[in-house]
Amino acid sequence: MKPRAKLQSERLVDKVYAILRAHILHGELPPGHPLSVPELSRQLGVSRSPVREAVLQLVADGLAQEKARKGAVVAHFGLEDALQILEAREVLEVASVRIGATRASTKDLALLHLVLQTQAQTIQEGDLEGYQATDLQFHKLLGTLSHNPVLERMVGLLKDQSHLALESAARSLAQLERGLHEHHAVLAALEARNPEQASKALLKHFKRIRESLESWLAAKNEWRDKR
Amino acid sequence: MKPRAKLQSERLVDKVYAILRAHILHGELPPGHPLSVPELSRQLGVSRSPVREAVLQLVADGLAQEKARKGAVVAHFGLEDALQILEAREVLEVASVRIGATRASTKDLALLHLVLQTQAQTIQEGDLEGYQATDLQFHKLLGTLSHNPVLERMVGLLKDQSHLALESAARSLAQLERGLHEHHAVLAALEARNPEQASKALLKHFKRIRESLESWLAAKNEWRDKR
DNA sequence: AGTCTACATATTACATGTAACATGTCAAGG
DNA sequence: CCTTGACATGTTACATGTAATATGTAGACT
Repeated sequence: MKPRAKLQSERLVDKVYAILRAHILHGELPPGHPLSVPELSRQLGVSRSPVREAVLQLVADGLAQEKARKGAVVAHFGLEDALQILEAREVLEVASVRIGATRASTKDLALLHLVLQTQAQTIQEGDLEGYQATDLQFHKLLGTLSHNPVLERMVGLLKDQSHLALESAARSLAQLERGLHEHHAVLAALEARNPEQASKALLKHFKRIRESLESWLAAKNEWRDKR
Repeated sequence: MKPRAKLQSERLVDKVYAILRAHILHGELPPGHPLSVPELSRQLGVSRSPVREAVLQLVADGLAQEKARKGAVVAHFGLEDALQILEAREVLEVASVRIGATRASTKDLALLHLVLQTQAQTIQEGDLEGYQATDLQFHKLLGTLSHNPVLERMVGLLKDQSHLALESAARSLAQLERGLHEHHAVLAALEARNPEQASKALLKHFKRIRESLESWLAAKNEWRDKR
């Protein structure tokens, strides 16, 4: 028997990557912010090598962008980009759900239930941070339903990018409830093992997100133009 | 006006990456072959840093796999993996084609035509290498039809992985012709701007690839078991 | 023979060195 | 005032150094 599982990756690169990813997704490192390797290496107290590799990982995963000869910055997406990411997410998640409707285990569905339960709590408590965390979990879980690690990975990466691209588009409480409701609709269809209904439900979810993004952006631009 | 365009990336990392990728896809670096950083740096006459980064890129793009503390090896996929990659490709390419049927420019379609024309030649000349090159081009072009760089990138990466996973599954000349025919069917539907027909045609293509893979694998295993 | 240990070798993972290059500042000159 | 250019600063991209670790092999022991 194995004495103890090695839970941590132990590798500095992975720790640095995890830290940077968390900071980016939580907004402490805002879009466009430069990811200076020497700077970060000083702040984190490690040499430049692992930092360099972690930054490259972020670029490969779409959370940072490289400007030739000027290093990487936290990815900043425009409306165009956001819509493209959403389109890709829609394609992949709908496929995952359609496949998952027949392939998912009851345990998979139980997990989804659990997440939606805690999501309901976050809404009651007005905990936006918490809501977004459960949203992340829910959509990444949709990726696992296909039991296809290739699809799963891409769903996960895109959900992260999406989080950045939407600038955590501050949604009203009403919208959060709407989101939870739509999540439930997807789960219900999955439990009925109905691929068509499930993908329809998820499509509706994405349609609303897209519309909400566009109107939010429109409002923002209008406000900007007024000054 | 700019004096001259900088065609080459100029960066050693990119050159090394391109070389390694080519060697992997052409089979000179077979699946499972170790990608020793010092070794490669000696062979290529560059220091270890750019090699290291290129190898990491390969891992991120799914053409190599990391064994903790033992470095990376050229990715080697089993039947399971191959089917999962094909499933993901099907999802993404069908979506690209469905979207592209209405969004693609006539120039996009002209390019597809051109590729299929040269693909026909390769068959006449019995040029397997050439066929696979045009196959790569055709499927990557399908990714561009959506005019969505996110989808496009994933289609490209998966096609490369697929090439590895199928071990360039040596297809008979008859199968190549079958493939070309199916490609033409997709293109015809695209020119008719018919999303449903186009995705149907592409689905048929994938169905055959999958079946052909499975029967080939079955034959291979049977042969192996006999010894 | 078969197993085990010690040693030699090679590699990873991280650290550090450095030339080329980009950017900002500031003062001289139009 | 605006431009120009030398200088200072900071960064990237590549090169090299090094401790810990994994692997292969030969020889000792059972």
